[in-house]
Amino acid sequence: MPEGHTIHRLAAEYNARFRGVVTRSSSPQGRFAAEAAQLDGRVLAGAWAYGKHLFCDFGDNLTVHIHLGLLGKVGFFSGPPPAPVGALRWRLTTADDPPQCTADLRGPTACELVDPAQIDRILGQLGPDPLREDSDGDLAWHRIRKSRRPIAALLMDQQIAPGVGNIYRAELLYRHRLEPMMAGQLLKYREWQAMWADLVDLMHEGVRTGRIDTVRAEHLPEAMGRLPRVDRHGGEVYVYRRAGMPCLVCGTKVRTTELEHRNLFWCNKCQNIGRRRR
DNA sequence: CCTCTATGGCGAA
DNA sequence: TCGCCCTAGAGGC
Repeated sequence: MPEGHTIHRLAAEYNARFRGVVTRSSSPQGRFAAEAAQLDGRVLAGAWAYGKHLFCDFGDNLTVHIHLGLLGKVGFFSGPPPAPVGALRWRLTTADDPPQCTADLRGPTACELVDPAQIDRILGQLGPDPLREDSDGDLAWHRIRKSRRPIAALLMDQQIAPGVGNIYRAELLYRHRLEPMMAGQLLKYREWQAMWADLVDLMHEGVRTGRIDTVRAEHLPEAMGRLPRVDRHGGEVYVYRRAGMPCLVCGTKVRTTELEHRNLFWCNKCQNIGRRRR
């Protein structure tokens, strides 16, 4: 369940449960065993997120870098944790016995110990994170404005707007009535300013609620207001994973195609305002 | 039971 | 552009 808002929530959760506390680390699955042994008994100095990357800092230049990828998950427990089941990469617990708090990491694309130089390298590949206070949307704009790639592809590019994933991508394009295949270089600066501000708002709301809700009832026609639109991820969306269903605003069937290995969803009527495609 | 899917990203060709 | 890596839950038979 990993778009940027999820990762920022995870960082907050790790901090709430483990910051400043002596911890135990293990890797029941074995693939993080040597590293877990090194971390065992250490105090978590702090967890933080940038885009979809999560960092757990244990001091002494020992930081766990986690990227959940498509399949990764973190589950938290209060009180005695369940016996490890399945492929449990990293279990972090408080050092009391039985542990008061547990965080179980499964299925990540990346779970590795990194030093400051490696952290710099990772951050160096990322654009401005809409969820970070100091982020400047104009940095993303400079890449978008000169690119011939489709805006739908650019939004998924972590060098442009890290933390944005397939849901925010589809919903942002819908909310701004943009044809997904339109080349980035055709986007207007004013349009991007509005998109960036919207993204910052939407993602902060995502951090607060743990969901991606993009539908605003006041934008819906009366008749469409009560159609079911809650996706499995728990949020209310206009087009994401709604292929073949009627657009909430105009009733046209939502379309889907594959773009760079990912499913893209859009309403060809609402998002085709006669702009040149490429 | 089996098959499909998923909010991601890498590296080879 | 392709294949591949990571895992669990949903749905079909």
